Amino acid sequence: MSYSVVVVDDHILLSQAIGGLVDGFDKFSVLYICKNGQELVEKLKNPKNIPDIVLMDVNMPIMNGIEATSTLYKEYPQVKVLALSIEEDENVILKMLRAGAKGYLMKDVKKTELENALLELMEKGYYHTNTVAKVLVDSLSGKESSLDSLKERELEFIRHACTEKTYKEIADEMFLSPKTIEGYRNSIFEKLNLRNRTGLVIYAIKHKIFIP
Amino acid sequence: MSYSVVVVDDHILLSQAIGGLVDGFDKFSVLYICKNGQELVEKLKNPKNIPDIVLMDVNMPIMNGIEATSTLYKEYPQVKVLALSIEEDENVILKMLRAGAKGYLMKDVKKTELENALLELMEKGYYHTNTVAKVLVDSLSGKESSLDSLKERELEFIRHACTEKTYKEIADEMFLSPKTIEGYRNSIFEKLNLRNRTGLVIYAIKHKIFIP
DNA sequence: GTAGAATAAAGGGTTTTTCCTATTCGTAAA
DNA sequence: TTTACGAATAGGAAAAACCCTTTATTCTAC
Repeated sequence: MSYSVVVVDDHILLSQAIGGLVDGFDKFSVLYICKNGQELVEKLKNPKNIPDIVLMDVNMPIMNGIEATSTLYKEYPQVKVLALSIEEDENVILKMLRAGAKGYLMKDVKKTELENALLELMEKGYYHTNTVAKVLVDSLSGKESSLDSLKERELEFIRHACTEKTYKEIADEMFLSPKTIEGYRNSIFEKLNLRNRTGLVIYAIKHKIFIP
Repeated sequence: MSYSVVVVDDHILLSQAIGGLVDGFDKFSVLYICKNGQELVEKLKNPKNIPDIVLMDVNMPIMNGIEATSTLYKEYPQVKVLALSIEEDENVILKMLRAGAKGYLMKDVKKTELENALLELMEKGYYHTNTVAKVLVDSLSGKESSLDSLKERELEFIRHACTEKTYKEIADEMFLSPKTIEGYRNSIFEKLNLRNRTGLVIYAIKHKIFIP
């Protein structure tokens, strides 16, 4: 008897390939493959489709890995989610773990490390690389991410700021006075320690507030 | 007897997984796997290591897919390069094809399409999806990419512009007068049809001139 | 009820960016 | 030898961005 694994990844070639790898492991076999979180949620409605492990990509269209993991964790907490991503952004890793992922692997791991991770996941209930451990320690040592301190209206402004619009134009679109927009900008600059709009754009793109 | 395939990709898990898929195909088998272009070039020095096909990732550290393909095409034109990438940027696709790639696959293809591509590659000598065909047609219909019209010094300026530096500071770092920098900026704005620096930053990131 | 956040907005000043036109200087082509 | 061109540069001016301080208003907590 082997543990069942579901692969969720929008890059079909990759998911199939990873599925192939997993099928090659002694104690694991692939139950099925999904293209996004939505598809997974649908599938799980049938009890026969509930696996031991979900290998979950983080960046997916329709329903991304974070939402999917979160849903999964609420409804089927016994299913262990192992995140698999090229994403090394601290905040993404944290969000994934908070959503209930039991482990986080970078996509550049070796085949043997994947097998090892799966084994440890079933034995200990979790698996974490050094990178992830470091992120966790950092996050515990106080400092809430400055990103989390941004409010919804501020995020909306930032997305506008990542265009060629002037602040005046942004103010019009957000139905606010240009002076209010300046206020938003100034408080964001201070919170994120930025000097000017260029810095803000780079920050927004780095932290996926705005995706070009 | 089966055709030999080399996989070049910096994401080790992916390259091993794709290798596994290829080994599963009837007429193909994996010769070896490389982490980047440099490693491939080294390997090829031994005639025993020259494969029929190279499955080449485009985004790699050290020596990327475009450089690697270009080198390969000069020294071993009989080797067929099939580019494999998540990149859908027109310019990247074009550069890869100009470098001598015989095909370009998005990483979200299905297993069967990969096999089909490999077979067609050996039979016809090339394989192109509809997406790639469209890009090719577009590129032929005149309009050289505005990106290509940017000169080296301009690109250097753009990378500086993607920071929090003022133009004055950029001028200092490039040992030019602030007025010259203004000249650069204005001609770039016109060439790329931009209104302001924010637009330039977004453009630079979209077209991989600057990677955040 | 009232102090204190949090949100929206204004006044007014400085710096940077944006835009337009024009000059110099070297190099390459006619 | 002109002519033409591109790269570097300047002056001037308007627009936008940046910065600091202050003021209503609302909502919330004590």
